[in-house]
Amino acid sequence: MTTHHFSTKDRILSAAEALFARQGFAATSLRQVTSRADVNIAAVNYHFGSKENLVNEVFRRRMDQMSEERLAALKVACCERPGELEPVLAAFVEPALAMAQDRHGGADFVRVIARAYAESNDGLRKFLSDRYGHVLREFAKAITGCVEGLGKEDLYWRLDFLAGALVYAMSDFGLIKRPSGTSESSHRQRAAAALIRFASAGFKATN
Amino acid sequence: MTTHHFSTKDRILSAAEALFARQGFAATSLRQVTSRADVNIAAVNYHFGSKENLVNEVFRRRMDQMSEERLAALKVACCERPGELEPVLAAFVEPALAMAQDRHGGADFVRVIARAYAESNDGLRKFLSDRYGHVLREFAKAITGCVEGLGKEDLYWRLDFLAGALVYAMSDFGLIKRPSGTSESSHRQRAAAALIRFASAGFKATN
DNA sequence: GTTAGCCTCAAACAAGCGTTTGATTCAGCC
DNA sequence: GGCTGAATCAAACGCTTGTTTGAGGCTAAC
Repeated sequence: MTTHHFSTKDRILSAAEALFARQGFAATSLRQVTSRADVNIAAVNYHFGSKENLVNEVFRRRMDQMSEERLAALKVACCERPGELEPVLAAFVEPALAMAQDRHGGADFVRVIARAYAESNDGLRKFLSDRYGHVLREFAKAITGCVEGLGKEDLYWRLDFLAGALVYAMSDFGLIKRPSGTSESSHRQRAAAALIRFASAGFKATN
Repeated sequence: MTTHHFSTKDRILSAAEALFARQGFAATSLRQVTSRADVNIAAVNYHFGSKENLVNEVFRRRMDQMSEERLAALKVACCERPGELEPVLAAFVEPALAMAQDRHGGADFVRVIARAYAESNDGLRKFLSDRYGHVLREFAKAITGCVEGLGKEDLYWRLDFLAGALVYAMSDFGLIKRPSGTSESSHRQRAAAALIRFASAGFKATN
């Protein structure tokens, strides 16, 4: 008889996600993970084979869903408000926001994404680019349709700026400290709105 | 008789910088550092006291200079073209660009900065905030003077966006791959110009 | 009741970690 | 020459790391 609601695998994934978010991959030991998950140390290698594979599974569990949400939101934006830039940017930013507000560890996952970019975990970056690159290409196409005279090189630079700003803002890596009065949810809501305004103006800047 | 041109301390710092840039702090062992620096393992604790202190010193060696350059450039910008935003942003962005182009490991250091954001070592963040927070405060003041009606909260959000985008772009973390035809120097030059335009428009966006 | 297969467990493994030790080298100074 | 203090060294310290082992519990099928 166990009092846990989730399977051993899921508890390991969630514990790993939270610790990776807080400390990074290399700095997080499997013993920390299994202790937090209330699971025997050997369970990780039994269920996932290795630590590296655990890292990959932590990604798969959420990233597929977020990419689908982004593409779906993009489709809606293009249909309902064609030619407008802000809905497109919102389609990119808001699924990350929604994930960050998910009560089941989504906030941690957003930070894990930031770490994945920062750690050139060689295989991991290639994995992300291979598996989710097409999403960015879709958004690039949509943005091109919203901004007249935006060259390809500027477009890609600005997408990089957007991605960088999004990752750092959503991860609380920057200067901004959430005031103790406001909830984490509305804090992120504001960040997303501010970023969409900021990036929208940025994408429309002329050269 | 030694064939080295630099002191033990400097060789340790440079080796650590390169390895931290490539692998992150936690994933880099002191044995890797001392092996690359061609130095005995005990030298790190002799000269720096601990690994954590070595990390701090890697920062101090370059960050002091970059901060001074930023403040000097800001002063010039405010004197020569008062009220204009782009020179202020250039004063923030271009010293980072110059550092990234420095031939003696500056490019590595820019990536180390990105890792410092990502790994979020608490001791390191406090060190950075204590030592270099006043620089950001100076820029915040200058930007406020250039953009009418920009509230404090939006100002700080946008500074975060700028910092995130800068770090991201300078570290080659994003989509943009340098075309084989162009030099790394002119590649970064373009990134800086594009970022200044992007951020300038973003800071001026109304709410 | 027995068997089979999945799962969990305490314990141990070799390897690597950051740090410390004590001896040794070497330059500069009285 | 003798002394001093900084710098370097090989070796070892105690500890944590990811991973493996083999015994045993449990459920379900026969």
